[in-house]
Amino acid sequence: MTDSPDQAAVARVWSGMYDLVLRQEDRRKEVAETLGMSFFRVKALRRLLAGPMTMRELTAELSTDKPYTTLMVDDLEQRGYVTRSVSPGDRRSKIVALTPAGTAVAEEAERILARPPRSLLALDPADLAALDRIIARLRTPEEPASRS
Amino acid sequence: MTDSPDQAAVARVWSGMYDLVLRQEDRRKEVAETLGMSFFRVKALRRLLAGPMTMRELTAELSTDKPYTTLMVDDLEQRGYVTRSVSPGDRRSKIVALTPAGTAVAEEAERILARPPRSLLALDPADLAALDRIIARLRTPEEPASRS
DNA sequence: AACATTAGTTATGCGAATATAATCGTTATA
DNA sequence: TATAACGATTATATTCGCATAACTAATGTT
Repeated sequence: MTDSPDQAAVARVWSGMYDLVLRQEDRRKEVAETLGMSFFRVKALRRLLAGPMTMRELTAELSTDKPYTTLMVDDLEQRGYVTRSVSPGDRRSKIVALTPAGTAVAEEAERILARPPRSLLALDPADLAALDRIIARLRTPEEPASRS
Repeated sequence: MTDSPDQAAVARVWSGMYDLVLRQEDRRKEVAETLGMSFFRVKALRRLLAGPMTMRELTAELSTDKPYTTLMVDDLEQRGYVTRSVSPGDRRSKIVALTPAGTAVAEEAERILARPPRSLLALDPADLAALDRIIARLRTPEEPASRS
């Protein structure tokens, strides 16, 4: 039936991680409520932390559509969190950038979202180190694991 | 104050887990698209897998409001995924239950959501065992464990 | 019996997010 | 130069989730 005896362990681990992270879904609400805007807008601000980008790029980052990006940036601009300026290189493009206020809000969001659950803080050092190593491994693109 | 363990490691681990699970946010979309309904409705069906419940209970499970539960159950009923029946004990209450079709859909959703990322499947047995143990530990309710 | 409470429904409206088509100005190309 | 392509905006519509108030039917309480 099962090709691998570890199947059950994999399922346990996965649902466990899923559960841990999504119990943190409340964090999203906390972020949205604390900052007084939808989580999606917060996401836009967070993406802009990496640096200014055009409307087009922002649209791609958020996997939404251009018209909605326009509306959202209108709103964020009105709140004083971003500015729109014409791109010097291509006057069709507009560059969206965080204002200091916008940066502060985005960083506040990062801070809230980065707050780990207590159980993780209480983990003993050896387990933490092991977890750190394993998670890092899970995130690195799979090496083919060729041995010969 | 807690003498912080490896704060950096904690942050790394947490953001790593967050990322792993939420790169799986596509799974939610996959579920919604595959099943042709919003993820929220799927969530309702999944909760009903545990057994029939009243509208009230379902409302609480989904932390939404009664009117919306009515609308959603209307929709799910129309799709043939749930039935509504008057509670024998209290004729005010209505009991929502999955139909066979609804059960099938809910189980399909579970199957998709439970599908772990490839990297997890490729993890070597020792790491998997360690991860299994640690995750289990993270999920057990904190032991009082006097903290200085 | 009179009254309050509870479960669910109906009605209405709002904001968020998505989608499509049309438009305007700019840039690139045949 | 004429035209096609592109970036952004405007306008319009729909779905989803949330919120509130009003209503009904049934149950509980006094």
